[in-house]
Amino acid sequence: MARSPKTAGKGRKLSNFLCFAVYSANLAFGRAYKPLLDKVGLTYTQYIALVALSDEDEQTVSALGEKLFLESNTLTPILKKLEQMGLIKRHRDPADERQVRLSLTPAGRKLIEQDLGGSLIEATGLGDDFPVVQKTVSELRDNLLRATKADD
Amino acid sequence: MARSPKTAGKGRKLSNFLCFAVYSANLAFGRAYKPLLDKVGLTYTQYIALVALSDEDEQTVSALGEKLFLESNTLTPILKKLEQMGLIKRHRDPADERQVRLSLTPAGRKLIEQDLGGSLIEATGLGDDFPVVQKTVSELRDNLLRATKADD
DNA sequence: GGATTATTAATCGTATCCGATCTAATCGGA
DNA sequence: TCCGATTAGATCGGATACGATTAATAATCC
Repeated sequence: MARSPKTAGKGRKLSNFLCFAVYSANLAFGRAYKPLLDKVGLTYTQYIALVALSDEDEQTVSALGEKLFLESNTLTPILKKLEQMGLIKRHRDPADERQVRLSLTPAGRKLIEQDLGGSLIEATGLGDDFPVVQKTVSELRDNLLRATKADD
Repeated sequence: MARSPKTAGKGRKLSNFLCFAVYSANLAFGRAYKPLLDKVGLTYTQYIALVALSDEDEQTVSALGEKLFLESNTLTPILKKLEQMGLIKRHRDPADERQVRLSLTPAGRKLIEQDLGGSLIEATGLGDDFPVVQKTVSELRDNLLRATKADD
């Protein structure tokens, strides 16, 4: 794993792994959001997917997958669940039957408007650094994805 | 989700969610490490667990869980797999039969010594900011966990 | 225009995560 | 000492992730 150059050598502690910091921060977010999402009966991933769908109507599964960095093997079950909950609609595109178009139902849109978890900004303890951290972590992600893609 | 105060209001795009940045950065790390870990037949989580175990001998499952922010429901299957691969040993503590003690085998230690993924530091594209990001993300995690624990 | 190739979702198997529950072992107080 | 409470792992069911494969539809090429 990516260790700080500073600590290369003997100390192979978890605290020296950036990947572990990200891994565990992700776990922490999942737990922080859980009480909020439980109220509306959604999981973390389901909510993220719903937010991504609220961005634009009639997206395809692949288009959604690009935003979430996921593919149909992961998304299909989630989307079926969201449809079953009455939050989204799924239908084959008549112009290209291979594609499935996705759109929020009024119920789905209403849920998104609630803006759950805005309150959690406080809990991050980041204050004014919030946007900076967000940007840094996003760039980290993009760099890793680029590097991974590169040596295919 | 935690949006930047700056962007509160209309724009509910994924890029405004810190949790999504962390979520997707974690996915990206998993993919970046995959080719390296495939070589030794380990998964991301299994490797993290092994690193945590290399830190100290004869840890209990709970102690390991505290480091990884995981519990026995998640760890037990992983530890059984690692034992089955001959990388760790599991045995009940004679002094307290409720506890299971964990230790690396020579094979497990040898694998850790290889220091896989040190090469990935480059791919993060962080340069000198590496330690700063690591620290920031770790603190973010700790703040979230603390805030979550607080309202139990 | 018919065969080949490519694309899009869906399906399947494996490995996490997590809440809830269970069992065995230990502890503590009357 | 005896019994209820606590603790440590393990088990189970539901929900992600992901590689590999498949089925259906579209595009392409000769």
